[in-house]
Parts: sequence; structure tokens; C-alpha cells
Amino acid sequence: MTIGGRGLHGHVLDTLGPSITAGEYPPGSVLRTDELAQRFEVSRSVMREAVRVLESMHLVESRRRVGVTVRPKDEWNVYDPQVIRWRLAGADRPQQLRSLTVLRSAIEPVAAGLAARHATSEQCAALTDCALGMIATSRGHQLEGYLLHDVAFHRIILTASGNEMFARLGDVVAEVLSGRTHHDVMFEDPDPAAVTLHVRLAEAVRARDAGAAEDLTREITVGALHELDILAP
Amino acid sequence: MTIGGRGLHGHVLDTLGPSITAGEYPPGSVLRTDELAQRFEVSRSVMREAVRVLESMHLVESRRRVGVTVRPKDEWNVYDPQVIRWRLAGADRPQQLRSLTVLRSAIEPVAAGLAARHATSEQCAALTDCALGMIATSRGHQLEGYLLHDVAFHRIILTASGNEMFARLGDVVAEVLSGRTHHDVMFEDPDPAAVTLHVRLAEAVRARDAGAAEDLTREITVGALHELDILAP
DNA sequence: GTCTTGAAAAAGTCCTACCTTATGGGTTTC
DNA sequence: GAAACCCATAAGGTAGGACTTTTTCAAGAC
Repeated sequence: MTIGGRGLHGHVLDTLGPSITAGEYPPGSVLRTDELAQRFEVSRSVMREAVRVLESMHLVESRRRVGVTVRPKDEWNVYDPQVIRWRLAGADRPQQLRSLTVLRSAIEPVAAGLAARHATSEQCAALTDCALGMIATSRGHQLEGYLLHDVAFHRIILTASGNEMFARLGDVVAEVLSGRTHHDVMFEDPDPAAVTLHVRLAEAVRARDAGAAEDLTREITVGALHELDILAP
Repeated sequence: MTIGGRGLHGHVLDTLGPSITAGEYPPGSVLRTDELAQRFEVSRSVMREAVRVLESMHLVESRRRVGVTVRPKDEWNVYDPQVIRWRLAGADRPQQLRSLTVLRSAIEPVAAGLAARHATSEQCAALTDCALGMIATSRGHQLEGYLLHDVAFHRIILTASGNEMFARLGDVVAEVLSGRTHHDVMFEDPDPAAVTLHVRLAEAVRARDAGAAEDLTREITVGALHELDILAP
């Protein structure tokens, strides 16, 4: 996932970031840069760079005479891909997965509706390819291949929406889907109903039927909500 | 908005960040830390901190022997509040406003539906207060007061949804609404229809009518889309 | 007893100086 | 023409000292 090794300060972040997002340091905890520098065996300058990054993520606040204090969770930049990855990798994973899935259920239907209006013919073709790939890999424990096409499918929808902010959620969706296959239980072949929905969605987009695209995507995301027992009665 | 003065590196960011998000340096442009340090009259250490932050926002990439290269726009962390503010303050403002408004139109209806299920009685009361405040300030050029209640109203909806990621969009919505009042043209009193929708939405949430809350919010956001001539036929 | 004042301590902030390391690109070699 | 080799370059990292802000707390004033 993360390259991780973009400099020494990156290494520090890879350890310190997850610790904070995992709630290892309760809000208000105070860290001192020199102490951290010693602990991670880096110079103060490197430590300061790491703190600056954490600060820009609103995970911590650095104040004179006080130190580096950990901020309460509701002030974090929860849309930062790095923060999302850290949370998905740690104890906070279940909640992060739930909130992301709810986010998907809000975004993706609208994105699909827009995609039906704005998708290029190349994007329509690619979408169909992915759907066909999903069919081909939906049986016989080809989970990896299925995941690949599933991720690509949703990425195309988000990109084709023409909204830059939707497009940037592609990585997040990829992370969620891949987590479902790898991290969580998914022994059996994917639900045939889900495959069908994707195929019909590809058709709807190609047919420029925004309403159908939106509804079909809503069905897909409702399925995802149910997988996590998030009730939507 | 931004405090801006959290250290020298913050000052550098306040200048350099907007320059980049405004597209002043085309993607692939190369900057050198030493040169930047001279230009901003700061030490290399401070400059490196600033670069680290820009790097964590995926605005630039720093590589040895090459320099600090500006990344293409579609790799930026467009959900970073800082980046959003920079873009709203610069030449990119129109597009940023459009994509944010589309984002709102996806998120807020779902958030309102959830709020109708999860809002506490305090939140319901606060919502009603805001709606009443909006009525009271909807006539006689009390735009500032109206804005205050409007922002508070949407913040409560997003928070009451119970989804941390929705909640964190409160600042963004505030920025958009305040921009509409201040930056853009808004001479006249707000649309009475909008006020009515907010009042009915507060009632729907209080009545735990998720469907109505979602529909009403959809009407509100459709209005916002129309203000920006974003067609949704 | 409460309030003001001011000194001291703590921790971040910034700077300077110097050294290390990776790497892109040019040059040589086969 | 491809592969090996060099080297100038710009970032990466270290060390430490001087400065600033903010908190704390104690002494003195009212």
C-alpha cells in the first residue's frame, strides 16, 4: 500500500501515525519532539518534519511550552488517504469500514447517474469489459481476479462522473473492496446477484439511463451496507 | 479563515500552496528547496517542513537529484480542508465550488435521512432553533445573520447523521455557504422557498421521518445546483 | 486574602554549518 | 549500439546553539 520509505520521516510516520489513529494516545496526550526523536533514533529536524505532517492532518497540535498534543478524533482529517489507510490497518478498522461504506452509499449512486450522462464511449466499453471480467471470475474461487475487475469497475464509474472529488474516492473504494476480500471473511464466490447488478449498471450507463444507473448502484451499495449489518430499514 | 501564522513554515504554505493549487506551476514543474528558501527568506529546515506538508497533500513530490516536482491536479488530496480553502480563494474557485456543490447534493440527503433516525432531542431542538432563526433573518437584508443560522443548520444535520465522515464536511459546507453570501452575488433576501424547506426538514427530523428528510434535503441541494447552473434534468 | 507582577523554566521555533546519499545524465568502453 | 562507469547535483540527514513564547509560581502590593 504505502511506499512507506519516502525518507526517514516517512518511517517515523508509519509507526507514529497508526499509533495515534489507533487511539493509543488518548486525546490531549502530550508528546515531546526531543523525546520522540530519541525514541525513533532520528534527529530533531526529521522529527519536526514528521510532526508537521501529523499537524497538517490535524492529528496533533504543536504548541510552545506545551508540546505536541493529540487532537480528539472528531478533528482529524478523516478524508486523508493516509489516515484512512492507518485506520483501516488498526483497531479502528470496523468503524472506519462502516463510515466508508455509508459514504459510498451516498456518493456512488450519484456518481453513477452522472457517469451515465458524461461517460465517453471508451469508458462505456471499459465498463462492459469489467462486467464481463466479473462474470468470468465469479465462479471457481477466482477471488483475486474478481476483485481486480470489481475495483476497476467502480473506479471507472467514479472517474466517468466527471467530478474530481468523486474520482478521488477511487482509491478509498479500492481499499474497502480489497479489504473485504483479503482482510475479512470471503471464502465463497461472490453473490451472483451482485454480478448481475454490475452488468445491468454497465448497460444502463451505456444506454445513458441516469435514473436506472443511480437505482442499480443504490442496490449495489445497499448490499454492501447489509454485509456490514448496517441497517437501512 | 486560516490562522496562517502557525510558524514560519505556515506563512510559506499560505503563499506557496495557493500558487500551486491555482495552477501557477504546471504539473511537472520543478522547484528547488534552496531556491524556495531564498525566495521566502527562510532557512532550509523551514522550507523542508513546508515541502513535507505539500508532499503529504500530494501537491508535490520530492525526489533526490531532481527537486520538488508539482503533481498533476488529479493526484491532489482534494478533500484536504486546506487545499479546498486554497482553491476556493484562487482562480480555481468556480470549479471547486461546482464539485463541492455536487458533493453536497450526494452527501446531505443521505446525512439527513440518517439524522432523522439518530438525532438526539437536543439536536432536534437546535435544528428547530436554527430554522426559526432563518425565518427571522430572511427579510430585511440580514444576510449575515441568515448565513449564521443556515451554516449551523447544515452542521447539525451532518453531525446528527452519526457518520464521522459526514460530520467532517461541516466546515466545507460552511465555506460554500459563506462564499455564496460574501464572495458571490447575493444582494437580495434568500429565497422564501428555501427557508420553508429548511423548516419542513427540521420538522421531518423531529418526526423521525427519514424518507421526508432525505427528499427535502434533495430539494434544497437541487436548488444549490441550480444556482450554479449545474443542470440535473 | 486576593490580585498583580515578574522571573524562571520548559518546550517549540528557527537558523547555521557540515556531511551523506542517491540519481540522472553524460562519457567512455566494448 | 548497448553496457559500464563517473560525477555534478540536489535532496536527505545530523548536530547544536540562540531565540521566543507561554506557563507556572512565588514574592510583593493592596
